[in-house]
Amino acid sequence: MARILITSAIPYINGIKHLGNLVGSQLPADLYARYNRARGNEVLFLCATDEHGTPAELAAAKAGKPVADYCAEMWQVQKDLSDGFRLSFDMFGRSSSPQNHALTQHFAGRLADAGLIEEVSEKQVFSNADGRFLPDRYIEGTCPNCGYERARGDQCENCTKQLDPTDLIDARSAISGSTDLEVRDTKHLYLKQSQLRSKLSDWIASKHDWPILTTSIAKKWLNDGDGLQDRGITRDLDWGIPVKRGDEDWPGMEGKVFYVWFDAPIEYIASAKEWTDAAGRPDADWQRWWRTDIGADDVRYVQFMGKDNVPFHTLSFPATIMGSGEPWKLVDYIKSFNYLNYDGGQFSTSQGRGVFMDQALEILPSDYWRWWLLSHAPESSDSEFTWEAFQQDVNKDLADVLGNFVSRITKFSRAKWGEVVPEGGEFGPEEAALIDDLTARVRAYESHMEAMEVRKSAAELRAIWVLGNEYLQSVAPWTVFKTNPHRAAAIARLSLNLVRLYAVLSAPFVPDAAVTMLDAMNTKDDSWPDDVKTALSALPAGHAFTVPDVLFVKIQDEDRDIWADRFSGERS
RNA sequence: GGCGCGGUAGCUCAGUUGGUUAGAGCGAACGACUCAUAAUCGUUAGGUCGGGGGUUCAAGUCCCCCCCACGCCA
Repeated sequence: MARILITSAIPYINGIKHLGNLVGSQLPADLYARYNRARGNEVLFLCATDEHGTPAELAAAKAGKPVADYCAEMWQVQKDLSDGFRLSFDMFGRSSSPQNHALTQHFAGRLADAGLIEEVSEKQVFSNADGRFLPDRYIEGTCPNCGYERARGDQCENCTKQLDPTDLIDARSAISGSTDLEVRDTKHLYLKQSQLRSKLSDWIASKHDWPILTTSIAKKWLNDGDGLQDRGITRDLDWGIPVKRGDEDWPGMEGKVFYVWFDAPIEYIASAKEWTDAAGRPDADWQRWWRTDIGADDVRYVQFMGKDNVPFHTLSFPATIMGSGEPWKLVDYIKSFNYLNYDGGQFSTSQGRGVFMDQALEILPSDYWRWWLLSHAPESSDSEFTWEAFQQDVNKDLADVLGNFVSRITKFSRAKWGEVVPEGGEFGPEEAALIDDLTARVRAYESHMEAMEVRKSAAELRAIWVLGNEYLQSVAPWTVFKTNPHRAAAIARLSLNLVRLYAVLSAPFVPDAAVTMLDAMNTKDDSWPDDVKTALSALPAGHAFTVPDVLFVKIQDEDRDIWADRFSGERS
């Protein structure tokens, strides 16, 4: 039995994520986690909210709440939504947890001991009205280059010129609008990533099986210009993890916190401790997943993320781990995704464009979204959501091919023999051929799932569903019944077993429908079909079943039009 | 401007290290069936593989140039 550690990129606390975010990390990670559990592997699947940083502070202020309260509320909102989408995290933690505080401070201490932390004095803009230092992007003013009046302190959106906040004419706070700004000296810690460049480079070079999208982004950051740059890991903010050197205070760093990019990935580890702490279990139980010196050496660690997160996961977080000099588990495989577009443009959180997780669940069950999003996952390039395609694909795949198969065979059997698996009759060459075809396709499905080829897995699963309809169509039990009821019984018996088989195979994609199918077949046997022929005899003659409600109600044109219209603009 | 990923049937996409008449699903047309969610199954039509050069006995698949879309960075 293999042991597999899976993490999904952790969503930022601020606001509800859209379907593009969902399909870019959490959903495929869940697919992989569910599949591996079904295969009998030991899985630890972790996710969390990323809670620190200025955007969270501003959103809390806008909501008129203390930032800690705001984050606690938004964590619950996101937790409920991930439950709604049936994301099967073992732990959905918080980067603001005490566990992450301690671990982040521990890593900083180790890095300092290793000589990889440098104190740098720099000048930063302080807003007297806001009572705080302002990150570059929260300073606005007139661009000295083109005269654009709403240029940001890091860059002018109009002429794209790279700016320093002090370049701006009539600079003002983007938060309060105040022009009462002054430049102050402040001291920050930098992680000397440049010293780890060759080590990181060797490590990346050894990853021959990683997607090109992943390694090319990493190599670019390692090699472009002067190579990997040192990065600041602290900020002058209130909301965050206080800067400490392990358990010790850090002289000169009082009142400062770690920068969000530094503490967020450490939460991958901390969430495992949150997981065992919540259950009152000892540290050894999570450390066996993360410490290669105490049990994690046989763990395979897979990360899922959108392409925008690749630099942090290939370089920054590994730099933290390598630099610590401690035997933490490094990632073995990174599965990265492109973007899902919405009806001719991008999904946008800031503009409220597209469909968001809460809205999606308001209009349809999660299985519909899971199936469509996963079967169209943006793996090789960006892909696009349109309501027409969504309606067409979901109706055809889920309602007509899978749902209708379950419906036709259960209703036919009930009409002829009652709600019980019929006995009698012999299997012939048609059944042998079906089992051969199924075996080949199930093996292909397994290999695609193991390779995290999401779209190919979906296509293979669909082909497996089609085999059932083809079989029924060719052996036509409704005709055979008239002359040879025993033979028809054998066909029905096999087909009812197919329903159970489909439930097991489909569960990673459509978990709710899988439960409905198993319940209808009146069984708890969800064992994986290592041998298809054996699996198709799980429900013996005489076993009672029920006819389930329609598994997937079709999306009507009127609904589609209403939704397309409702989600055509910005979120209100 | 640099870099990256793409540009294959109306649509969404597969096409391994170059090798027989370029594939799948959807959509379309026609046919079969009637158990079923007006579902299913079968057959057929449809592409000069973005454009132009080149290497090769042979290129969607390698090399060069160009065009288009998207993204990242500066």
